[in-house]
Amino acid sequence: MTVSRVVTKKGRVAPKTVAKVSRVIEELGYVPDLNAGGLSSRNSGFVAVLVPSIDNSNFAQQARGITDALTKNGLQILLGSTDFSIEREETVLGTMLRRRPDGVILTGGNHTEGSRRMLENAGIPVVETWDLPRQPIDHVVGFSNIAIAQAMVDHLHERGYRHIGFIGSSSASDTRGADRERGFSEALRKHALDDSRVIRLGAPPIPVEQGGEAIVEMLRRWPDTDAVMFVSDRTAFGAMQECLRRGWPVPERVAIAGFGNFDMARNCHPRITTTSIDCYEMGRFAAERIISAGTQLADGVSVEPEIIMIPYRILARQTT
Amino acid sequence: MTVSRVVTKKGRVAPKTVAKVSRVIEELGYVPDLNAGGLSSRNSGFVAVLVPSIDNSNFAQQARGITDALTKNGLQILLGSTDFSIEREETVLGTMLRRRPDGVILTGGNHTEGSRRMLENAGIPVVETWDLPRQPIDHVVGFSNIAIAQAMVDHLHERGYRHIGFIGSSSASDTRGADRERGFSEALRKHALDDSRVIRLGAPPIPVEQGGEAIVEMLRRWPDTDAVMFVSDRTAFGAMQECLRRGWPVPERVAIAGFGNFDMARNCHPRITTTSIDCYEMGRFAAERIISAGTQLADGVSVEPEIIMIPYRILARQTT
DNA sequence: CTGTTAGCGCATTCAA
DNA sequence: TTGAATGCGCTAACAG
Repeated sequence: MTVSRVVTKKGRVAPKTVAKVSRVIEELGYVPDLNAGGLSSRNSGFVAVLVPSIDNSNFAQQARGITDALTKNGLQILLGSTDFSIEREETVLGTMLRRRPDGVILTGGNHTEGSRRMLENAGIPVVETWDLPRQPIDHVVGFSNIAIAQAMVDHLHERGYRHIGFIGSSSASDTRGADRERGFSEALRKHALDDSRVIRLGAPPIPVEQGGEAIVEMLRRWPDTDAVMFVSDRTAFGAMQECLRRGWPVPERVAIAGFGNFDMARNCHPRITTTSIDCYEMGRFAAERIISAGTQLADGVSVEPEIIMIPYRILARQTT
Repeated sequence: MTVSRVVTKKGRVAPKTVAKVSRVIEELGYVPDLNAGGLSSRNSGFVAVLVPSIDNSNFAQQARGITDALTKNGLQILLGSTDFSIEREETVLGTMLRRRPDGVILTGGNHTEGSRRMLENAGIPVVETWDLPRQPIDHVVGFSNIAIAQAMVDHLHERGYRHIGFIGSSSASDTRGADRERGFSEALRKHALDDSRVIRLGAPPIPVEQGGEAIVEMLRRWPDTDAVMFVSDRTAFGAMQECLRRGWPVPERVAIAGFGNFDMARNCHPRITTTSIDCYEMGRFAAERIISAGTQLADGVSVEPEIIMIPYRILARQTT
């Protein structure tokens, strides 16, 4: 027990004893076993994090924010990717729950019944991110994909564009993409404009080059299109490069707007107008929600689910 | 014990009993505790993976390859990032070893003494990736950063370029970048060309925009430079976009070559010549090395350290 | 401030 | 094919 106290820095130990124990720990190269510790103390020190894809700067930044906040509190991240599928999410979640995480951070507000049941049974804090679910499981740290898309349409409208198209994903697999499309439509109708120019490219992640093919198709079907919104900067980037290749001036022939403020959109020429949300902060807030809910639970306090809104910005740049 | 046999599918259980146990498991919503299982069986089911940055398509792909291979074998990934620092690597490694991983996958061949000692004491299989260390800790799944840079110089030479510069990172923190610079110099001297045109941009990750600033500086200091090699596609991309912005035709004014075959380099216009190694496969191989070493150890067989070379390719595209 | 007892949830080992 | 005893390494709870 004395060694345990020294290692975990919990409880009082005489400085002399601390020194002695520390010396022996050093001599022996002793490494405490957190799994065993967790078994005993009934908290594993893990937080499970599920993102659609790890190979995506936005989600990677979010994971960084989560990791930084967790590390400060002696917790570790258990990271898994769902490949943008709620069925895979259920599988991965099931695997992770065997690790008895102290909390779970999910992406989006759309989950299988199975996932919801497992989380219910687990009885641990849950945070949904990247969305504002109508029926939150527990806590939410997110934003409205509908509102953000509407804001982008307003920006385009303000810039004088009146024949606006949307290039997105197929909606079944990707509710966040579907919400952005919905925001697009609603905003256009608000402005009494035609909202029928929509091309859906299948399930994410959409390859960059498909953005190029899609804008060609868009301008073929609706030649008077003067602006196109994309579900992601990646597709917007692919589209703009294809325009360059074909000698179509951007934004003169067609304006382009993306989503997510990726490196490629920020640094290419011309720079792509996009939306920005602070993914790192979203991750940090989500992790902090888990941590404070955890300590409240440990103190026997009942925890009120919270909804934290992450602000977004429209970054008006050269392509609009 | 019978339940344990049903859950782990190890050992014989009568079909009737399996059915009965499975039904009760379902009814109860029982979730096995892998941490407790690992404590008992003395293998945690974790493999620790340390990458310089999670927000990097190459490392993310590698992590995907690792995860896929591990999942097939019932193992889980414990992912950590070192921020391109071997001191951070030591810290993160120390934290992860408290989880008693069954193996460790590292990036690069440069590690602190402390890290090497910890791994020694842990007595588990280790794989170093992304490099060919002179003194491997254990197994290696990598490639020569020197050779790959030399191959790129050869390509540029073949294309007729004779005044070639290199824009890289500051060498102390990034031995892989330093190796690429070394390959650059050696190859130039082999061709009896000047190897003094080098700009170093500090520790990775280098912001994309710095590539743009650096190429401007390069052409100011050495105006007759006709080709520039970059330590990464990200900087190469930033440089090319800056050229576009300034109306410098690429490759006519200056040729550009990158490293890593990132999305942005593959899809921009003109497409950037780069090198490609299959990071997903590198990850898969590394994980499989851990797995087979693990089973060999379990069988009491002694494991010979292996060195697996990952092939690389020069992707000659429009910027050279 | 330090130490004892007990048990966390499993799998190994051995017995039936 | 099933089950009983035991212990993995740690910490909660309590005693001294």
